[in-house]
Amino acid sequence: MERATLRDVARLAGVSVATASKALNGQPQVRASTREKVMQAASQLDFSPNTHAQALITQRTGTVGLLTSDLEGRFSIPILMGAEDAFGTDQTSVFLCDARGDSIREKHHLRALLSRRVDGLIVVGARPDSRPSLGRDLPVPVIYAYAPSDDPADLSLVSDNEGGGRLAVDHLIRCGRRKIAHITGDATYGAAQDRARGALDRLAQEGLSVAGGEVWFGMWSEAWGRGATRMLLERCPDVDAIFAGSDEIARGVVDVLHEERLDVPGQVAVVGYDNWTILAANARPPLTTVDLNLEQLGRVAAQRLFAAIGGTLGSGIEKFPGRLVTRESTASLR
Amino acid sequence: MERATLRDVARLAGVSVATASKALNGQPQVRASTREKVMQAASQLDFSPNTHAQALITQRTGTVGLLTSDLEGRFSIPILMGAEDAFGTDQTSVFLCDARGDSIREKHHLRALLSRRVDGLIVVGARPDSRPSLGRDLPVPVIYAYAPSDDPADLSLVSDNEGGGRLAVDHLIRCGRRKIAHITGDATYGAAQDRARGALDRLAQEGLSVAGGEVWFGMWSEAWGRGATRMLLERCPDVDAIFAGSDEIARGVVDVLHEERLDVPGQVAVVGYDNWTILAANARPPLTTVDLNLEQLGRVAAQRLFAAIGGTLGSGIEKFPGRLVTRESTASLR
DNA sequence: TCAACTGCCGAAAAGGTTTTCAGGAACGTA
DNA sequence: TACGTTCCTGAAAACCTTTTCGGCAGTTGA
Repeated sequence: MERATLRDVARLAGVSVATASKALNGQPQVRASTREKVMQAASQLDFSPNTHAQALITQRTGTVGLLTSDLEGRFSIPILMGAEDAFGTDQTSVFLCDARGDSIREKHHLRALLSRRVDGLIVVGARPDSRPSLGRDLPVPVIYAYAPSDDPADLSLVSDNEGGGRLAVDHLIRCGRRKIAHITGDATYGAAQDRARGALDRLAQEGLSVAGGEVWFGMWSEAWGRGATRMLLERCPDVDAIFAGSDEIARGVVDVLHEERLDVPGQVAVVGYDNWTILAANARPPLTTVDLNLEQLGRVAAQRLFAAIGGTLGSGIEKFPGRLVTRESTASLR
Repeated sequence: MERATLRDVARLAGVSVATASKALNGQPQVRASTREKVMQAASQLDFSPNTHAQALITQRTGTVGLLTSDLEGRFSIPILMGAEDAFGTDQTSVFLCDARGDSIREKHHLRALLSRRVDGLIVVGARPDSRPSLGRDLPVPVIYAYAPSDDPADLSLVSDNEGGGRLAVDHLIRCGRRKIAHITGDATYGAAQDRARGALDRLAQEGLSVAGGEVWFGMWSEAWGRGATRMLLERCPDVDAIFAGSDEIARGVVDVLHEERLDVPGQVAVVGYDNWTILAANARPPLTTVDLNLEQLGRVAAQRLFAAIGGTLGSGIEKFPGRLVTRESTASLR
């Protein structure tokens, strides 16, 4: 199937290419009847303009690069979907590049994307902690999502972990819980620290301190959730709520509570984090959890980028609030 | 940062654009010293050729479209990664488009991709069952992955579910199991039927029939895994192995076996399907399961497509074998 | 000495579109 | 009739690169 060019359309419609172009692009200086002829010719030939020729002349490609560090991870995907969604409604297409956590590969992809003259770039990190900036002298705007850039001159969109921690504890307090523990992941993750800070902050506001005497940092795994819960119960058998730093951890927590014949949420309420549906919704009971709203983050990133194309972006780190999803693992006491 | 063009490079090197082009592209008719001058000028200006101008003249864009139906789903991602990986080493970039299961949206994306003159297309389905063909008269080669096209003239790459079912049962037989049941998902899925067929086939080969008298079709959920297992145990309390149609179902199966105080794998061995790591590896005990090798499928799709660009593709449905991943939920009897 | 090569280089065309600008047609006005 | 307007249309330049082909200089062979 050979492709029709604007020349073919013009010929069929009996006009010049210039007129054909203007007719198809809705320029005003063309008679209605002429426009109609051209449109018809175009659809008859199933014409679609060659974007490369357009790009060459307009200096806009209608493409953006999405540079992710780990596709595998479940955090990139929703952001990617949000971005793809927001662009999809415009006439922008997305180049997907996965650097697999390798900075050489990342450079390579970056070069390729610039060579393709993308109009902008979204960089999605693998971990919520900050990552190296791509540099300041890039010819296109760049937005960092999820993982902020380490250069404050860049614009980063991240989720508000401190707020999320506060959200979770606030909910537990409203449920009438007073002895609230916090079991979370790797202490070297800024996200773990931030969530804990938010949690402690909200507790303090209520005049409470964390049950068990400390925040239990460990690993982002089901196994750690189990281990930490056992230790916690030993030290503080009358705990009435556990805020877990991830849904995986929460699954472990619930598991041990069952083993110990403690009713969830009757005796102990549990809140997870991430709203990883397959884990949270299939738990017994289904987990109340904090959703990161990553899709929204991706959508906003796309919008911001789009708005900034041609102009310049802001800078700094912008935080996006999470959202509490209540399921059956929490309920009011009594 | 303004971008350098070939003109700038040529000027700096003191040659014509034609010579500069030939020097950079390794054409033979240019003196070594001249080439050197050009290369140096190019790197000094950080020149990278405008791919749109190249595309215009060479009629090749070095891009492919990846049209997926549901990014959300966990099956698209590994395929996508495999494809991205295989292309990444070449100088091909991938346009990602998610149709969200909407055929209107799919048409829209298809049109956009063709307008961008992609060199080829990979269509990744959401379900393993066949999907509508994009049509025969497309100007670029198309490969269907995971979900085969309903037009036998197209080329489809899918995973071999029948072989996977055989693989699972074969393993259980080698473990000395004789009373093997099969609990699986929605009977309207071809994949469920195929896996069951493979399983029954291997059983028959051994002179066995399926424990419980029938294959338990139901839903792809943990809850169904639990329900079906209860029914199964009632009807056939001495079952010594259960092949589950998915890891989710397997989680439910294991759950009920625990409740009934049946040891896994001591008394009953369990095999899952999909190797969805978060579920399979975190189960207690970790699940032996069939991996679909989707990444490989994606890689091969990319290679095939690359090979076919310019020429033509084969047709028909090509099946890719799965791979048994053994963990602790299966072991030899005694 | 002249003809035929060989090795390098550059002018120019091509690819498909957008945009500017000049000019033709039709019309009204003096 | 001459002229100024208003509408439309089309020729041509521009975007950046690749590729063809002609030509120049120097070399070889007779």
